[in-house]
Amino acid sequence: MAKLKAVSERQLPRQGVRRAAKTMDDIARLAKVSKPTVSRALQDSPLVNAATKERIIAIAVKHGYSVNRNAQRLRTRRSSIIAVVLHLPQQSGRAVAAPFIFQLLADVSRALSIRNQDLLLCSAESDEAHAYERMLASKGVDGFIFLGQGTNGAWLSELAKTNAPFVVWGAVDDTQPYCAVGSDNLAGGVLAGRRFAQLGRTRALFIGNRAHAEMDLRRRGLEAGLKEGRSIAAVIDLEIADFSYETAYQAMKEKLAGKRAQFDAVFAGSDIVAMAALVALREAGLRTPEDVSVIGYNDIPFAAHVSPPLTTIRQDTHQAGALLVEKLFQILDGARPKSVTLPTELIVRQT
Amino acid sequence: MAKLKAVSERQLPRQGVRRAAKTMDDIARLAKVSKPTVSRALQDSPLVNAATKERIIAIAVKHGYSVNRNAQRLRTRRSSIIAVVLHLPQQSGRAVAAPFIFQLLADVSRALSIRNQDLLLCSAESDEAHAYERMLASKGVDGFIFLGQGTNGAWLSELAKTNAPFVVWGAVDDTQPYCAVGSDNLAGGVLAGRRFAQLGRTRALFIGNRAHAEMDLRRRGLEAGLKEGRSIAAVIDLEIADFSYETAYQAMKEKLAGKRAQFDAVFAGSDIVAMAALVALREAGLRTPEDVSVIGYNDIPFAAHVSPPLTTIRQDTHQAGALLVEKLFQILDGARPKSVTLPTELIVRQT
DNA sequence: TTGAAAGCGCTAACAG
DNA sequence: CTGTTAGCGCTTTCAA
Repeated sequence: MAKLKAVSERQLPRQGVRRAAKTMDDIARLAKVSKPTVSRALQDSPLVNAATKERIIAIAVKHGYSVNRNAQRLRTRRSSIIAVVLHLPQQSGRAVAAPFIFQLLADVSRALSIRNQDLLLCSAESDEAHAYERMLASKGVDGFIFLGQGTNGAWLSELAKTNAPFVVWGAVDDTQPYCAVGSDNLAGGVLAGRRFAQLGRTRALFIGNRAHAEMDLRRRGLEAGLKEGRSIAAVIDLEIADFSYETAYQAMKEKLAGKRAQFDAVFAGSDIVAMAALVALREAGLRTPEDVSVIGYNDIPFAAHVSPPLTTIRQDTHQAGALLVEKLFQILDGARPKSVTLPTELIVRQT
Repeated sequence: MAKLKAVSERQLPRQGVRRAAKTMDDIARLAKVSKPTVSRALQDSPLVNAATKERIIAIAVKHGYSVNRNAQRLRTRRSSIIAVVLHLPQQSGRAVAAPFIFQLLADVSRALSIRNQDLLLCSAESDEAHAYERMLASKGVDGFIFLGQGTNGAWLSELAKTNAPFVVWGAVDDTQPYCAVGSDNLAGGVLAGRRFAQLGRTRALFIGNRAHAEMDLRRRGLEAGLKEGRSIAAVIDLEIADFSYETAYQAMKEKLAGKRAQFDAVFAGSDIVAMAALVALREAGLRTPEDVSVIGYNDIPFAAHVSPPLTTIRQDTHQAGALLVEKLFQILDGARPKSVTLPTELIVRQT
């Protein structure tokens, strides 16, 4: 093979021909040092003489060399790749109705790149711990960031037992055997409830899906906030199977069909759902906010631009991304960081 | 080291202890075959006796073994990782106003996972070919999919010279030295122009940024379509620096300030921009579609739900994702596939 | 159909 | 500060 190569390659004049150096050995030869010295120099190790280091780096750059990441990964047993797992829509038809999660993804991506980590994007196909346990090895990633817990966090507890390094964006609960980062969903709900109470509302409709832990917290917060004012206040539920506009719109339509509204406020599990509710309310002849006050969740960019502009609860995705990454690296360093909740903020607009 | 390990590890009773087998050697020993045979079996090679293969696989599964991807990658010189490069917003404030690109990302992700390829998500930080050339080696990816060309395709032509395997979502041009996949932007523009002509419109405002090749094509299509009907028709331009709602809204506000509208139709470079235009028009006292007809681009999920529902041009992201991946693999197999344009469709709603 | 040997390109350990 | 030696875990010759 080596011989074959030598034969098949045209012998170009040496000088001026600056073919990309293939391996570290090439650089070592060019710099007249040993391979490990090159390795050290490129890692900016203090063990290497400054002048030598500079010379080696110059040669590497000049020859367009960069270390073979796969060899490096094999040797160091570190891939510097983090898998980010989220629920990408399975079919193209089922449109991506989740601007929030992509914003979070962008922020996680930024936080990872600051640490020189690569981001492997995975779709959450499975709710089984073993699938991810296997992925850890088979994908060659160092750890996981799960963006969302799904409807049932049990598999995450299962995964925690395997010592797989991971963190989760979602509901935070002290009994969880893993590290989670999430907005303070309960507090977010309270914010909404209080606001309704201030506005004199007593019957709030919660649109969500309580199988999601985060949603359940938001709903409980709503109830607590609402009752701070008047204990007679009540929360009614509208359960939806998914958080697409269509599903929410349809559910709201049905809720409003025929009978007069049994509520004077709506707290939606997401802004998209709130927007759907807004339209359904209008079509039912109800005015917002005069007849029904509406609050969403997430403060997606578009929330400010619908008409009327949506009052909503904001979560700080930038901080969230940074924290998720930071916690994961603490885990990779052998620590057992605690879960954290991030503050939420009520953004009052016109609904 | 080996000795150290033997000492520090507790000698657990052999039986019943099913610790995850670490290497292929372990499996080989357990199956009483050689390492290469295990390798072949796990690759479902026809060279291995069916019964042996089955036995080996059973053992591997039982012990929770999976091949070390980094070793495999080093040996085969294939990482099975594709870098997908898109322009993620740099700051958190600058919100992700690009639902379309995320839909495309989701579709690319699906197409890759069908081929058992992993997706490395990268932010387009650089417009320099060398940065990506280096990434090819340093990230250890097999190829690139660029989602968007940026304002200047020159660096892509530069990159093409390096023989880096890549494909691009964006404007398609026969003179490009690389493979691109894109919607037929020109045809999309024509669709909009024709529609306006049918509605009797003669002066169309194009909101976009002609530095983007795709935008320029859309604008040219618009002009062509519009003039098919009456040659007196004209296109006016409103250039915007970015495609955020805020920028578009502001630009439109200024355009409409004071003087009466010099146009009776608006073709926006994206749905988000169209939505901003819709609001600005309404605030200027102009009715849609009576006074000004509006057409967007992309048919993002929310386009159907704004009021009035937005007429727009749809691009098939599902097919796009599949094609991008297919073309890239043709390139990786040594072929030189041609660029393709995907059909566009006018979705008539109420604007 | 299987096994023995070699080596992908790198970095860690140790010696100097 | 630098070099020598070894080997990460796998797949690919090649030989049997």
